[in-house]
Amino acid sequence: MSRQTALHVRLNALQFLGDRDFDVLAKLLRHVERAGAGELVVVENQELNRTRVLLSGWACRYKSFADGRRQILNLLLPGDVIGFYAIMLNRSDYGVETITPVDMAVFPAVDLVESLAGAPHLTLGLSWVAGQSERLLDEQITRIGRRNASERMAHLFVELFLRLRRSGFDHDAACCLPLTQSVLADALGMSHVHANRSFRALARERAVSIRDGKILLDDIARLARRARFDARYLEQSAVPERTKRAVKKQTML
Amino acid sequence: MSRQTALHVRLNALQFLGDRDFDVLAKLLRHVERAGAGELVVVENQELNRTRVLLSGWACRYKSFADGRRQILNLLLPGDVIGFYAIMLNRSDYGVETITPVDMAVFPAVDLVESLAGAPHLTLGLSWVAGQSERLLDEQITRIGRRNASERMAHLFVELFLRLRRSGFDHDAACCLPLTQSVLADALGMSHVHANRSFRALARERAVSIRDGKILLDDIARLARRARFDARYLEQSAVPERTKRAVKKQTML
DNA sequence: CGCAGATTTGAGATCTGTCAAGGGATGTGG
DNA sequence: CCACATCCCTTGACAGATCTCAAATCTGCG
Repeated sequence: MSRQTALHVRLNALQFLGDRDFDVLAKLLRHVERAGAGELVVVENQELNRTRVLLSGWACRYKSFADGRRQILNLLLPGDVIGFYAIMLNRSDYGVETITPVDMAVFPAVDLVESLAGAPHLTLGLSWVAGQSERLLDEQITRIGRRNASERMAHLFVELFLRLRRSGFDHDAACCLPLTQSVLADALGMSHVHANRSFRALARERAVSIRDGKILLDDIARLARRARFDARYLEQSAVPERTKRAVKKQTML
Repeated sequence: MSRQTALHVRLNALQFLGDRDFDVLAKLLRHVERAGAGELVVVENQELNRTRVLLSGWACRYKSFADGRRQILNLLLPGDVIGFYAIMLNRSDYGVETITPVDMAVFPAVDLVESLAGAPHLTLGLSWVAGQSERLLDEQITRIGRRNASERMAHLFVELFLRLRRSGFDHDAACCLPLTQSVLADALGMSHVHANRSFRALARERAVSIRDGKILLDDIARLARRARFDARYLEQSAVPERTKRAVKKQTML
């Protein structure tokens, strides 16, 4: 059961986990569920006691308003974790909806307590994944708060491209995004009309295009320039030596 | 050393930690540093290997652009943790700057490994704090993405009020915010001119005012109505029973 | 007093939202 | 095959929100 999921790719890149950690992880991810496109996975303001790991397909995490507007907080790609904090919070104040058909590993959040107790490397590995996703939220805030519409869109495209790359997708696959312009609008905090205009602007510059209902990123470099993209927030920096030593000492006790 | 810091108040509200957990916490928070207003605590893109807990005073976490614009990601209040993930990330891609003079407990991030190893309740308590702060980021995204200027401002005011309340401040103290309108503008993703106009609009409605350079929240109820504030994302829900049981079982092994 | 920083206001330019409508693709049922 | 519905993309026109530039006022402080 050492199937290379996107989460494995990310954790492997850390060069920090051992065989036993991956065994524990495999046990957690044993049970897989499948869902179609546009299905609700987590309902806003309802009890949440399961943790999921997206194995394939896309989803989004969002908050919605009484009048129907919604804001997508986060696009979820293979290798992303849903409901990591569900151990301590019994309600989710966000919803999760699939964008494409997906495969997800599902397990009771509380299983993390037992599984991680004997696996300090995996514990830190997963909390590193959680930290990475928090940095994505940071960047989502600056994207929406301090960039205009077409910069926002270009910036998001580059981020998605790089996130896919680091999860093991090759260049071409990472250039093909299964997003409608309405989803883009919800993710970027703008109206779908304006999302379309911004998209058209990028398309006129030959940076993007549409084929078969998918968005194609034709010129990543141009998009990155357009958005003044600074990739540092996505870097997979190595685990500090001092951390490795400290964990090793714990393991030996 | 059972001084009731704001972090203690928050963790106590969980009714989950025992005396030993608080002992471990006290040891972590032993060393206290002090900084004046407007000082840099964490520098963007520099090494970060310390974790801090804000004991008194205000600070903000931000990202800045080459042209001088900046986006505040998060306002940091007493009881908030800075650099929780510094164990695994050796660089911070955000800066932290004080707004008022502050007291902070400071310790090497790596100490968390050893301290938390024998304190599963504290571990979960702190990860619950981390989860709460992630929910604040979620709300910051919807605030900026889907609300207009004066709603944003009213919404932030109510959030700050409630966060102060839950950290042990009384009603009057929680109504007094040491923020300039430029800081507000950076936090809300708007220009300082527009921040002023929005503030004036709220002041005309007698919802807020200024005295001695501080912002006074004169009518919380009106602000909450104005922002259609939904407090659920700030609720301190109890720790699920199943989690308590699972942790107890671990502790006994 | 004089300076620096914060607040305030006006005017005009720019960006973005809303409303409205049309086109294209796809799928369903007759 | 056609009629019809649905969903997504696209565009125009106009209204409204927000930004930028500029300048005046105010406040605390040395």
